[in-house]
Amino acid sequence: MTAKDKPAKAAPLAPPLDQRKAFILATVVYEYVATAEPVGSQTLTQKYNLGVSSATIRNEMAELEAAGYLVQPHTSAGRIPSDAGYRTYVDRLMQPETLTNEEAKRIRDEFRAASRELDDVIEQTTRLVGELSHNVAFMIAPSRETQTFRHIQLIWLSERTGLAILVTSVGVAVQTHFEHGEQVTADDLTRLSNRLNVTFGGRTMRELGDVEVTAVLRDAGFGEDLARAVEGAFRAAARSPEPIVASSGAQHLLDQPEFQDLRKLQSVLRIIEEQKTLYDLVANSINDEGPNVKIGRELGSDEIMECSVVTVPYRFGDQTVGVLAIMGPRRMPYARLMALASGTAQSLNRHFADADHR
Amino acid sequence: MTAKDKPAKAAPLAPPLDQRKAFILATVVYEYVATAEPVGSQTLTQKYNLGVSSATIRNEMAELEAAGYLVQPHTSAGRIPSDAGYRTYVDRLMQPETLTNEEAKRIRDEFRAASRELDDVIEQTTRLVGELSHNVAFMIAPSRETQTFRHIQLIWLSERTGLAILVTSVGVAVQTHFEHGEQVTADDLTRLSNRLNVTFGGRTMRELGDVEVTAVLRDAGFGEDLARAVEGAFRAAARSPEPIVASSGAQHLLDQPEFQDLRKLQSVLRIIEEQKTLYDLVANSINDEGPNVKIGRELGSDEIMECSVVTVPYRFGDQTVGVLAIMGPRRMPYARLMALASGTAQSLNRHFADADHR
DNA sequence: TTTAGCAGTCATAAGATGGGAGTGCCAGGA
DNA sequence: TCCTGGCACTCCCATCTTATGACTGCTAAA
Repeated sequence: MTAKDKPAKAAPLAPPLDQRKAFILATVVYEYVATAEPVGSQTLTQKYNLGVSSATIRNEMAELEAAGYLVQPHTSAGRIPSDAGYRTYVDRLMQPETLTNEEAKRIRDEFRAASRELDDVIEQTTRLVGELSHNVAFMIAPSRETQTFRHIQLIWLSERTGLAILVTSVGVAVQTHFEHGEQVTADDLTRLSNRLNVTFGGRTMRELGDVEVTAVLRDAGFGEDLARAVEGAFRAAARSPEPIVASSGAQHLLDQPEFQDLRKLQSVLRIIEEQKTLYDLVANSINDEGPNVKIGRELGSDEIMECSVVTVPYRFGDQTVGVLAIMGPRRMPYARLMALASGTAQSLNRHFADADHR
Repeated sequence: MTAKDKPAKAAPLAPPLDQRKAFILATVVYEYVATAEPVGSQTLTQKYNLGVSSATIRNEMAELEAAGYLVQPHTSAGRIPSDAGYRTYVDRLMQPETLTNEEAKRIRDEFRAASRELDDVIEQTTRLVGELSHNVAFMIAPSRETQTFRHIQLIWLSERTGLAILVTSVGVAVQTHFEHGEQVTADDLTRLSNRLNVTFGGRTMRELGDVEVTAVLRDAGFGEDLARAVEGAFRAAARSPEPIVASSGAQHLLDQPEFQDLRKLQSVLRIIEEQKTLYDLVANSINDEGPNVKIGRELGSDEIMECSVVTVPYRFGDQTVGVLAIMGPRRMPYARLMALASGTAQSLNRHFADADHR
């Protein structure tokens, strides 16, 4: 039918959107995000000033559907945006938003009172964003592999054991217990620490995972046992077990009509708890310049194709080290969440920059 | 409330339970836990060998209801256990269970491969128990206040800043960044560390939060600035922000019929994310000898009166330091979960005992 | 004390019905 | 060529009704 009308144009999924179509698409997204109800032609003419009749809107909407921007849940329902519809909206149609003064103040206050320790900051930021966004917030913490080695301190704890504290470029201390020979003294450990600091300072943790620490130390006159223990400590510290991800706000999902279906809810909850999938989802975003959005199937996982994710990288000093993300239903207020993510990330960057005079 | 456990029994709700009534109550609990359906008199006579007719069971059940052990969701439904019914079942009627060989092996293997660092172990244990129990597992980590001070190491990081690493009796390292005066050298910090170790070794962290470190250090000839910074570090380390609680397995709640109601589910999810309530719930259990159960309203919170919690304390060395807990619907397999909690706690104790030759 | 039988209760599931929101299409008008 | 009013049609959804069946408590007899 209408399919025959347009086939040539409709094929590549990016037919030109004249101004009226663009406005209609944007309005449908806006209205659907606000109400969670499929949007009909009459609703549009009544609530928005379009200057044409509902019949005209119907025709336009039919074309927008044929072009892949809208879909109809069932024959006699209104339209809802498709992934492509949201995508076009986000990339080209929506009005960027900025944080309200209130929100900006809240974020500022929160960071002013925040701890200086990385783990705490991540935990707290996640909580803050979960709360403000009313969606699920999560963060990828700096991966150890990309950090550089800054300092190691071997601490004598008892006659048999010691603790290695390794400080990286982002100020994180990784602790590893180790055993040493019985004749080792606290002084030995201090000398050894100094030696290690001189030799390896500035290297990336990735390199240190492979380095032959044992040989180096043996040459410097330290016992074989101790050297091997220290090498173990290095290895353990370098190999980040998995990038830490905190998350907060899962409860908000229940407020969304799209998750009244318990199966959908459960698959999303599982993904959140697993963490690994979350990580894969947004790991790439660390290379982005600013905020980014992934919509529905773009996430590449059937289990969360009902969701969208807003990501924004954050920095420590001048190195980008992690990602802040907000996940929610596809029907999310993109402009607002992008503003929130960006704003928070900026505060976070500043917070870490302040800390970076370390 | 029932905090004192036993008086509730003595009061109005404890008519003598003859053997047959006891058996019926136990069977109702067993059947209801298995099927999630109210249990009727006919079901009982058909599936269990009671030797009497359903009419007799009906009479008995009516009396059990009058005595407060059973309740009827509505007139023409079967019976389900009340809090008191579950309580009696757990205290006096149920058959204790032991772990299956398979489960025991799984737990053993998991701990064999486990890290030696406290945080990791807690995370991993929570995950394991959440998975095996098909319920929500969570843990209270050792509170810093009760730990004793073991070692502090001040590390020189840059001309203005240093890192204080404080090791406690349970082997946890707390890190705090601090600023020091410009003329301070790494050697100064080492000397200062030694001084602090000698002076404060063995004290509890609680004491250290109040101790006048500044004065002590000034007397020993260290600069005012540095002394104050170190005092700040001490304070920060002593004041545990809140006892860490990891949790895992929230997704399993969705499988339970009692949480099909989204409001109930949401209040439980919120409690889990808040953590504070969870903490209050089980903090007392740290003084228990073995596994313990809190049922429904005994938890003291309306929001989770649909839930029960199994708790068991765990040790580090010879000190009890935390609690492992499993939360689920009141209709939970108590004997199994108690076995699982106990078994895991034992493995955990052993794991930490091994580590305690530190 | 137990049991069979019976009348009564009530949640639940399964049709039946009507309303309403929304569509596509067409023919006439600018 | 584009827009619009009108109309027939589709189909979801809320509401109501009805039937079913799993229970119960009670009574009277064994």
